[in-house]
Amino acid sequence: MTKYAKEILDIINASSDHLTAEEIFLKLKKKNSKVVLATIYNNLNTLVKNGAIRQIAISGGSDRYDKTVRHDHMICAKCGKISDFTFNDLTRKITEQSGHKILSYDLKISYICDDCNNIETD
Amino acid sequence: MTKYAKEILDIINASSDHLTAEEIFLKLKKKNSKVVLATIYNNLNTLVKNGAIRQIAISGGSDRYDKTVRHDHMICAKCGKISDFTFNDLTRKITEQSGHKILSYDLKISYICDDCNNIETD
DNA sequence: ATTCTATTTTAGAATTATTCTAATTCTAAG
DNA sequence: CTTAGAATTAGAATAATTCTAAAATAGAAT
Repeated sequence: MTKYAKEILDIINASSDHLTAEEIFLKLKKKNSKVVLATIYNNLNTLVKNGAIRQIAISGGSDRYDKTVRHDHMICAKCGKISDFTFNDLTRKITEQSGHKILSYDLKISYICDDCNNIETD
Repeated sequence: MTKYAKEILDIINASSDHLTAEEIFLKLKKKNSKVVLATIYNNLNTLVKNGAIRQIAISGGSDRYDKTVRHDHMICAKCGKISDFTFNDLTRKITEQSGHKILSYDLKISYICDDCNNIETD
């Protein structure tokens, strides 16, 4: 694992957010002022390929990068905020029902977060 | 519902694929040669907002648009092919466990499809 | 039928996210 | 130290989507 790959992995594992490549870039830049966005993308792609991190696609926005420890996501349909939520692990049942070995799965739940619900009541 | 919104909805409902905006544009162009890609995007966004269709974000590719009839997706990690797969409806359990009213959810399963598994055995 | 207003569509520029290419730098082995 | 392969850089290129303003359209009101 290269220097930057390690640093990027550490940033993702240390964060409780769901970081974009740009956000990771800015964090890394504080330590290594010379690093460049393409390096972030290169390393993120490698890390995803190796299964060291998770990539979450979001309609109308940048991809997010996340830890691999099993959990799911709730995304507010109004403000876009992403929160973690750990639902039952479905791996075994999906494998049984689909008849395929599954590599991973991604469960995204769309809802209206409390903040947005309150604003609405104005 | 406007003329184009209706036609786009019909295309999506008639298709068993997971169409991109571009693909819908090309299909619609055969009938209405004057239509423009921005119109497709405008209408797709409205249809998604109204809950008439589903939008599926894919890392490293265009969004796909799909019928709303409940089903999940299996995506081959090698070739990117998307197939439908209907797993149990999780809505009730997620609602109970999360304590939130949920609008919808999106379950994407990553696996290696049979075609890609066979190629690999060469 | 004509006018008016709001909505939809169009055209194409602009923006954003991401990848690509080629040059440069780094690293570790010989 | 030299060299080969890998990683990083710089910035151009590409792809997807949105934005803006103008034009066309539809339907209501006259």
